[in-house]
Amino acid sequence: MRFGEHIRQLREQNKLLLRHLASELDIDTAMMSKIERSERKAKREHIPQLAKLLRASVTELQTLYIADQIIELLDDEENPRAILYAAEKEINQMKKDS
Amino acid sequence: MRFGEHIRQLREQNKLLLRHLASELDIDTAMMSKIERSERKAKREHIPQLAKLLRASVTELQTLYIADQIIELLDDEENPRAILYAAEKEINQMKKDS
DNA sequence: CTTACATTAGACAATTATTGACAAGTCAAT
DNA sequence: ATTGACTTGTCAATAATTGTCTAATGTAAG
Repeated sequence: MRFGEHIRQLREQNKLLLRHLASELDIDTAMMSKIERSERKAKREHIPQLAKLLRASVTELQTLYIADQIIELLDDEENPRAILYAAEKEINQMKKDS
Repeated sequence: MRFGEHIRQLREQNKLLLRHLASELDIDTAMMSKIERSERKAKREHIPQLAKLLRASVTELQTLYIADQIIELLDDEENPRAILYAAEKEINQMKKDS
């Protein structure tokens, strides 16, 4: 589930309209629509606001938010699994160092 | 191993100087230095040139290149493993759809 | 059908991030 | 002290992203 998709799902569950979220984030509804369709990215500082409005966990949204950007990177790549694996290896390495 | 680190290693193995690579990529040596220290990103189109100069596999370098950007994303995050896992789940999902 | 409201599309402007050059600096070897 | 390799900091140019506005499309109710 992409970040935007998830936001939309929560929004509908909460019976809110795009303009409700948009006004809270102080952007116009067109922009909000784009965010939900992953055509644009929300700003990081939007996440806590969204979490509150949608009664969702900030951590969960943040996780999805970054995961989404990873997807974006991998999307047009030949072998996304191999790349992810390389990244994972490096993350593990980092842990060791710190 | 980060992308830049790897480039540096290969460069030293091949007994080349920063300015050799730099001139080939048509950037200055300061820039090349930054690339090797992951302070700046190489351009995508630099990769084939680097692969040739360093007698390395284009695919390998490309993998590392994107993995590096993932690292970058995760680097200041609370729980990188969870995020990677979420991304992986979504990648698998994508495969199903296509 | 037509009105009213929600959402989406596209073009452009504003903002922010990235790339790269340049000049000055460190460091090691001689 | 000089030279050569590399690094650092600052700033301008460029590129990418975010956002707005207007018009279009969809959709449900009367």
